[in-house]
Amino acid sequence: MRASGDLLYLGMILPESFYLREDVVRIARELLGKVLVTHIDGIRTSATIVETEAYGGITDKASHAYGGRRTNRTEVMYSRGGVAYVFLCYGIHHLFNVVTNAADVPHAVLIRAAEPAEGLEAMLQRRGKTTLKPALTAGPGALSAALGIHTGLTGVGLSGNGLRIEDRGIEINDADIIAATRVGVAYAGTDALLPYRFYLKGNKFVSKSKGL
DNA sequence: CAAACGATTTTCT
DNA sequence: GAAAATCGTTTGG
Repeated sequence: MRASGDLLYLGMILPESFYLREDVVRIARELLGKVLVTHIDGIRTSATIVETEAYGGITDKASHAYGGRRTNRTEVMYSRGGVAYVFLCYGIHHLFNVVTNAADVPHAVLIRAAEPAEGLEAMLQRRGKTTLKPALTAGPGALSAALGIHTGLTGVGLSGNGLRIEDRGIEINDADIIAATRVGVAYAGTDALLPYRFYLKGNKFVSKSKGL
């Protein structure tokens, strides 16, 4: 790799073209094995993505942008792909999404779980834990808390110093990818049945959900 | 302006 | 297994 200024890149930052593609389901699947890196409060933490969910915009009843809904909260989903959409759920949890596709197409991928890579100490501290267990980053709320992600990062680009997603050459075999239904979207009717959730088979950091 | 409700996690029984 | 925690967003009056 190479050093640029004082910043050492351990992996290639995903190019904007990765996010601008039309197939949000494919993007969700391809985000498995990529590394989410944050640099917050001077602390660098990172984790390898092991579970994602695709949200198909205006035609997807499970999406916040279903029917073309445009509100203050969902506005960022209409941005050009490659930025973060972080929203507060149940008043407690910050859920991190990747906005994809061209401007005005509100596609997004929810990052549901990841395996800790760097900055384990900081992640444990942020989560009030002392030992590394899957619960540290298994689940969208837990993952965000561990990496220091919060709603203030909404709209922030995914190729910057503070927040980015890297490709570190981790290869994922199709045979190791499980497709399933999304979690917590029963209200979406038939759209809740779509196989829009992807996770790595046998990985201990995949969230333990009832959905499947 | 009031009220209901989550793309969840943790804790208690 | 059930229920609480907790608050911004959205919707209805």
